[in-house]
Amino acid sequence: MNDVKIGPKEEWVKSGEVRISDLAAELGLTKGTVSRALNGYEDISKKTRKRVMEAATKRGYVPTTHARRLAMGLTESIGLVLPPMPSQPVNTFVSEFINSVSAALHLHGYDLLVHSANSEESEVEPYRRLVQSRKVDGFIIFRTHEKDPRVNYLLNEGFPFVTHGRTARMAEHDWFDIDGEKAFRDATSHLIKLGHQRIGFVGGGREFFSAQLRLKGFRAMLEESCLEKVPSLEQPGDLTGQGGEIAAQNLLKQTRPPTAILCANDATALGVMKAARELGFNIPEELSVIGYDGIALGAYIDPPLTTLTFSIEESGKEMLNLLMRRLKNPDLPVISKLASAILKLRGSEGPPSSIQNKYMENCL
Amino acid sequence: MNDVKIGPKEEWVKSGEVRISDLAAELGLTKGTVSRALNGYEDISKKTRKRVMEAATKRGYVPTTHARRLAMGLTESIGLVLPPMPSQPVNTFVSEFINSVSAALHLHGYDLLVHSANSEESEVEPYRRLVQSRKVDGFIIFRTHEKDPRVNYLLNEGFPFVTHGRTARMAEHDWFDIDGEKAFRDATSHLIKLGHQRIGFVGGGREFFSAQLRLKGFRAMLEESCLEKVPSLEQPGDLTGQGGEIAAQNLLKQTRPPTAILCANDATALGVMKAARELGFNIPEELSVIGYDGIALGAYIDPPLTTLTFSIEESGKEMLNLLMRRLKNPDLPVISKLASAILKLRGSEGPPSSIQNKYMENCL
DNA sequence: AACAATACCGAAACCGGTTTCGAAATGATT
DNA sequence: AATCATTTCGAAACCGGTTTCGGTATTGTT
Repeated sequence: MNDVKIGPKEEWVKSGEVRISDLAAELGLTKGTVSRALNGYEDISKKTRKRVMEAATKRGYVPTTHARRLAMGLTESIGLVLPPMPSQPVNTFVSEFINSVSAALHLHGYDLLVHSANSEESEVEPYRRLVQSRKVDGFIIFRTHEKDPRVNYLLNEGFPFVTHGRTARMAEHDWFDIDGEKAFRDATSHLIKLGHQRIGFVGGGREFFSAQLRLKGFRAMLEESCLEKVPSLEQPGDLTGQGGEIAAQNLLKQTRPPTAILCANDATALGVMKAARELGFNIPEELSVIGYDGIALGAYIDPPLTTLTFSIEESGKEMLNLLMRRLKNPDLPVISKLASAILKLRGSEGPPSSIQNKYMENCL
Repeated sequence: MNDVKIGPKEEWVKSGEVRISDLAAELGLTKGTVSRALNGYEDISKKTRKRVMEAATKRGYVPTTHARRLAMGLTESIGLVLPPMPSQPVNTFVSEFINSVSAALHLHGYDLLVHSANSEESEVEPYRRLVQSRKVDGFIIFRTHEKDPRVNYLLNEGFPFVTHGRTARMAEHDWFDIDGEKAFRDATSHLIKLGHQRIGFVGGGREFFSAQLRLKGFRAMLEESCLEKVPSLEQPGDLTGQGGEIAAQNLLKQTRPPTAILCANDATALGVMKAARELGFNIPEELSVIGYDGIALGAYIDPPLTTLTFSIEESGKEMLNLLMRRLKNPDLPVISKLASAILKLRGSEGPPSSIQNKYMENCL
């Protein structure tokens, strides 16, 4: 069934061999006419249009992409530059994201060009190359920084793009983001309601804006709940498992360790759980852990990782809508979309063992 | 530092605005001459070549990709079609692979076009589209089936490609693969030496050739060690965590459950471990588990997952070498490369609790 | 039946490069 | 100085489409 059917070889069995001029000659028309017939121009009679289209499908004519693009002055493709991979690629975000974006792009007749950033050169270099060689019409950018050189470059060039994540200049470009601040307010609130009073936080590097916003949400909920902010309970991380391990050690070796730890992403959370195990902390009895990203694997570990999750597929689709809109009309006002993450309880959190329940319903 | 430097605007500050004809006019040459000067033709005097190149860099001239490709009749890009994502995209393989491939492609001046397969249409459809519209010069195919329609189609078209994984027609196309058979012989041997006599196996679907080869290696080593082949200990799977759970239940609820389980990949192994926990089996004391893939996450769970691992980056590079060779000369004989996985001991395996050591050094 | 309006298609320019071919300029040879 | 070989560049075709413009052929109007 999987075999290509073997039949009498037709002369045009090999695809991509017939040009528009061949079709034209065969039909006794000029290529201009054929082109217009195929592209739905009004000045072609129904009869010849039908004749042309039938011949086209019969001969398997498909216009050569580059010729079309050259003539029309567009590329019909958008670029996505992979950031240099961290040493620990625990995250399936990238592949899921690419999948969703490329699927959505297809519906618009666009291609996805994936480039990878060489870690030795500047972060904007790949973008510059793609812009200058006119390989793409626009960009999808993710993992934004607060001050993002890629954003600066593209804004300066007036080149269309959408970001996944906000930036300092978010008022000047379209963006899509998950409301990490709200997500971490929710998660923090959940822990507080369980009775936790000393809650640790393991963040991402300062270069990741989204991680900063998550920290902000954490702090805001602490303050709202009249819990004091303890600087030693806020540990920096790097969004990797290893970073999580180190941060967890710093937290759990303190004289008064936290009873719960919020992590800027799931990879970090996994590192935290590993370090906690090694230091003899039972999860969730002695330590609650909550992550962010909703990676599928989190459901298979012991205990299953409670996490903040969102639809990557939806993210991709939404971003594409924004980008397509911009490509159609570059002068439209900037718009943005903020989606929310939901807290997926799976078992790595619970009430603290020693319920010194000084939890106060209302602060003042 | 991240800010784009603001200076007196030069007239060519916007990239991509200067064409070859502009350069030619400015230099008092024809565009043909400029083109030849830039492309290192021998019939250009050193003096004018220098003049041209300086003007080009000064004005930031970069040839328009599509025009070049049209004129030269090549696309300088290769295609990679993402298979429809299983419901559980536990694998970071894809993103790592894409990263490695696209990095390697860059060195050759090629672009990577990523398409996604629509699950409703035939598997070959995306390939057909890319071939017919002449968007790519070749393909990278992964997750091959024994009878692979994509391979059949491309062979029939005479279109260049390399597969990651073997197929029934592997003698007719270039391929790269990990020696999964040997890998599973090694893993099985390791378990036998530890004293295991009842070893379970959770495979992938019949559609994945590589999973079949892993099963083959498992069986071969059993036979070599004079252990009887117990059909009920070989469970089918689907390379997902969920599949692993179900298979593990089938294995562990038997009257004489296995003391070790080999899994066709890590996602399956995670599912197996989850089911084992829920059925009260301690790992590794009462049940050894070994996976395949070497996903980074495996190091963070408890116990850390012993697995068969290989370098995805190397895989990508090797495949590209094969593909580039083929593109340069389509008539070269088919070649292939078989790399080996190594057994990474991390802790999810050990000697069986009841060492009924009937292990025999030599069979006969 | 004469004329205007419309439908339909051919011709040609164009997109931005590459490459072949031939001619002019230069240098070498005798 | 005349001839020949080389160097160096211009002219033009070409890649495979799209789009504008203008000219017939057809239809409609009176």
